[in-house]
Amino acid sequence: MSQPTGDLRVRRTRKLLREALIALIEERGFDRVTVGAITERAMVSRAAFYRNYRDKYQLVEQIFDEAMAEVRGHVADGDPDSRRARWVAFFDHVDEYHRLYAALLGARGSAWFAARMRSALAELTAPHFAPDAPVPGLLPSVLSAVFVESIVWWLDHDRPVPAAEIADRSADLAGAMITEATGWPPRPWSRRRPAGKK
Amino acid sequence: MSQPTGDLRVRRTRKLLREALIALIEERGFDRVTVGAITERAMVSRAAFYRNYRDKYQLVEQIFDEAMAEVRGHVADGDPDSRRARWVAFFDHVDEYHRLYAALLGARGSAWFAARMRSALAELTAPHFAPDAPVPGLLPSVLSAVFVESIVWWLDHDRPVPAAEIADRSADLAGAMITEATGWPPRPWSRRRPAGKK
DNA sequence: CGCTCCCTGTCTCGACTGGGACGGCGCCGG
DNA sequence: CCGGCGCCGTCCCAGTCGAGACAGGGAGCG
Repeated sequence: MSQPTGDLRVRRTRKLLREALIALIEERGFDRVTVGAITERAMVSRAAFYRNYRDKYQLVEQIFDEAMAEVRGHVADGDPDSRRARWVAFFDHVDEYHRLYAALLGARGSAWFAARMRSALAELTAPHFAPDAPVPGLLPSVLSAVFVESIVWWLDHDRPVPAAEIADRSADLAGAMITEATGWPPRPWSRRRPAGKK
Repeated sequence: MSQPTGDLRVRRTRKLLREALIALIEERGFDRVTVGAITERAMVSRAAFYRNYRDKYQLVEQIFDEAMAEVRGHVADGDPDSRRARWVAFFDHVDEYHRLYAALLGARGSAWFAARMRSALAELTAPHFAPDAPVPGLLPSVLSAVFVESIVWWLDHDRPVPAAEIADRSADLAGAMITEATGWPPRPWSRRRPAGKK
C-alpha cells in the first residue's frame, strides 16, 4: 500500500487527501478528524482513501516521513556546517507547518505522534554515534526527546524566536549532552556563536 | 456539455480546472495559457478537459457565468436598496478575484472577455427597462459599458477606493443616464448620499 | 438492558479518467 | 518551398474512482 505510482489519479488523490488532512487537523485537532471529513474536504471517496491508506494515522505518518526525507536530503553531509544546516532546515520545516505540528504535538495533540517524531529523530541521529557506548541507544533517544520538547515549547509559546535560533539553542543543549557522553568537542557553531545574545 | 452533474469526479475535475486556470491567468495572462498547462497544473488529463469544456474560452465563460449567477442570487429584488446591494455584491466579487479580472480586462487581457462581460451586464439590466424606448436596447448596452469601464479603471489603478464606493459612484453615473433616458427619479441611495465626500 | 447514532473498514459495479496515439493547424527558420 | 515544433481536438482501452451497501464497534441515553 502507498507504493510510488505513476498514475496521475493516484498522485492527485493522495495530494488532495494530504492537504485536506492538514487543513482539518489545524481546524479541529487530529483526534476530531474523521476519515469521512477528510474525504469530503478532499472531494475524494472514502473507498479511495482506504485504497491508498490503512487509516488516518498512516496518512499523517506518510506526510511526516516525506517531510523528514525532504529535510534529510536538503543538506549534504560533507561541509562543517552541515549538521547545523540540517537542524535549521528541520526547524524551518516545522515553522512552515507550525499550525499542523502545534495541533499534532500540543495540548490537543496525540501522544503517538510525539513518540513517532522522537523515533524518527532518534533514527536520524543514531548513525552518528558509536554503538559501543555504555548503554547503547540511550543517547539518540534522549537527544530526540530534547529536540521534540524544544519544538513543543517553541510551538506552545507561539514561536517567540526565529527557527534558526531555536535550532541553534536546541543543538547547543544537545551538544552538551553529546560532549558529556562521548567526550567529543563542542559543535563548531557553538564556538563561533557563544552563549550570549546574538 | 457542462451540464450539472452529480458525480463527484466531474465536480472535482471542473473545480481543479477552474482553480488552475485562474492561477495561470494571473501568472501569465490569458492568451499565454494553454490547455496543456491548465491540465498539468490541475493534475487532470487533457482528455478530461475536453470532456468537460470545448476550449479554454468556455471555461472562463463558465467561471464568469457562475460568479454572475451567484451575485445575481445574492440579493432579492424586493427591498429599496436591492439594486445598490446588487452592485456592491458585484464589485465585491470583482474585488475578490481582482487579479483574475485585471488579467482578463487589463492591458494583457482579451477583448472578447470585456465584450462578454458587457453582454452579461446588459442582459442583467435589460429587463428593468421598457422595450418602448426610442432606440430599444441602447440603454442597457451603454450602461454595461459604463460599469465595465469603471471596473477597468478601478483595476488599472490598483483599486484606490473600496468596492462599495466604486460601486456607488458607477451606479450614480449610470443613474444619471437612466434619468436622462427614462425620466425616472434618481436612485434612492443617491438622494441619501449626495455627491460630496462620504 | 436496548436503542440510536456515528464512524470504521471492506466490497461490488458502473462511471469517469489517464496514458498515449492520431491527424490537423499555425508558426518559424532555413 | 520544406521541415520541425508546439499546441489543438479526438479517440480507445486499461485502470482508478464514486456510490452505495454491509457488518462491526463504540459512545451516549433512557
